[in-house]
Amino acid sequence: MARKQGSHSDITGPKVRAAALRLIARHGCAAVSMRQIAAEVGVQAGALYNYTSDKQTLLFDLMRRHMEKLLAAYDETLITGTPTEQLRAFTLFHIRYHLPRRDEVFVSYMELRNLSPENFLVVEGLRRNYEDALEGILKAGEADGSFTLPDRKVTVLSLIAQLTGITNWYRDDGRLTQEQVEDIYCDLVLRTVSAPR
Amino acid sequence: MARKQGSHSDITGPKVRAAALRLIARHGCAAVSMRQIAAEVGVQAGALYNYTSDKQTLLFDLMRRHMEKLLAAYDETLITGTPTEQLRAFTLFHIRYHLPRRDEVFVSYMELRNLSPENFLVVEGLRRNYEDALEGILKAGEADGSFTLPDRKVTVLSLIAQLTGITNWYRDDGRLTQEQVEDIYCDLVLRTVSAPR
DNA sequence: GTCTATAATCGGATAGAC
DNA sequence: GTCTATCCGATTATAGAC
Repeated sequence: MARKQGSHSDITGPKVRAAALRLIARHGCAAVSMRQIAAEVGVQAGALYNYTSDKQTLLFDLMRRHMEKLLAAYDETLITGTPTEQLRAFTLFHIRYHLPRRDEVFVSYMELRNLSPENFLVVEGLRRNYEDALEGILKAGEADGSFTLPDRKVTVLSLIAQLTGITNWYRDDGRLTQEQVEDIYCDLVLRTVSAPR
Repeated sequence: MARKQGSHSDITGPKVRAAALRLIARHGCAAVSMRQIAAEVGVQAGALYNYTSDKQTLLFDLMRRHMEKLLAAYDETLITGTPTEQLRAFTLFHIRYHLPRRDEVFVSYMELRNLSPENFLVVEGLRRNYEDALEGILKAGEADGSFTLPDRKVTVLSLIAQLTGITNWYRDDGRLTQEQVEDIYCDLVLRTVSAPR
């Protein structure tokens, strides 16, 4: 079990981010020490500085990577058809992407306040891109008469809050399967964009 | 400006909680030191321990008080009429109570993970009481046919996430007044409980 | 009730050996 | 690339004077 010295750049880098993400999601950035992260990875604290210039940058990397991977995954998802079909596809994508990534979701939202102003703007910009994607779908639906909205931008924020909130309570061994939750939210989302009778 | 020694129990206690709330909301519990809180109040760090046995208890007090005051305020609010009228009253109450208390909302949600297991159960129980109030309204609406819901409990969580999310983006000097936001959300909430055409 | 002083520990980050 | 050792400052909480 003795740990050898040597080169493990390719594997240690991801392990550092994984450990940091898990610990920060659990306890908060300020509550987690570099020593704890190092222990989780299986190295000494000093070794972490081969992978990040400091703790702030490590946190920023976690958040920036999460948002960039989210946007990349969204771009690879086919969102086609009528606005109603697109909105349903967006809803399913959002749930399926976020539910297995609760630590990323929690950290990316919760630790925004601990970013430097420049880093905050970067993450904020990426988040805005994602909101714009949903806004585009709503706009198309308003244009062709599929959707009637009280306010498009507020509806975007409301829908995302509603959907992301699932990560706070869903349990694999809970009352509902993920598929059932998806169906319920597709229903709720479509109601939101339909004018009341 | 010299600060005198003396008795200020009645006034210092609330000042400690106010300072702690503001700082913890801004930076997170672990990132805020007792010295910073004391400095904000205008006393030395040691004096804080006349008002709390330790940092954990101070945090817990903030969260418990917030939830208890929320429930007390809700109990004093007249929620009457048809289920639709009750749901509208709940929506307005929720927005109007939470929007001026963003620090409380943020801390009570964000710092749950930093509570001891016993303290967590207390806060969780209070939060549950509030959710039950909304569930009661939805149940009444289902019973008399006003509402049609895919799943009552999921709808409760979805509505609260949707409404509480307002605290993350609303700005007094923004595009919309609070009154306009209230109208928009009353509309969105009522759509959620109405079966699609 | 508040102050000053202090105990005991832990924090981020760096230097140099291997 | 990792380790050990270390600098130096900050942390919570307590003790005793006033």
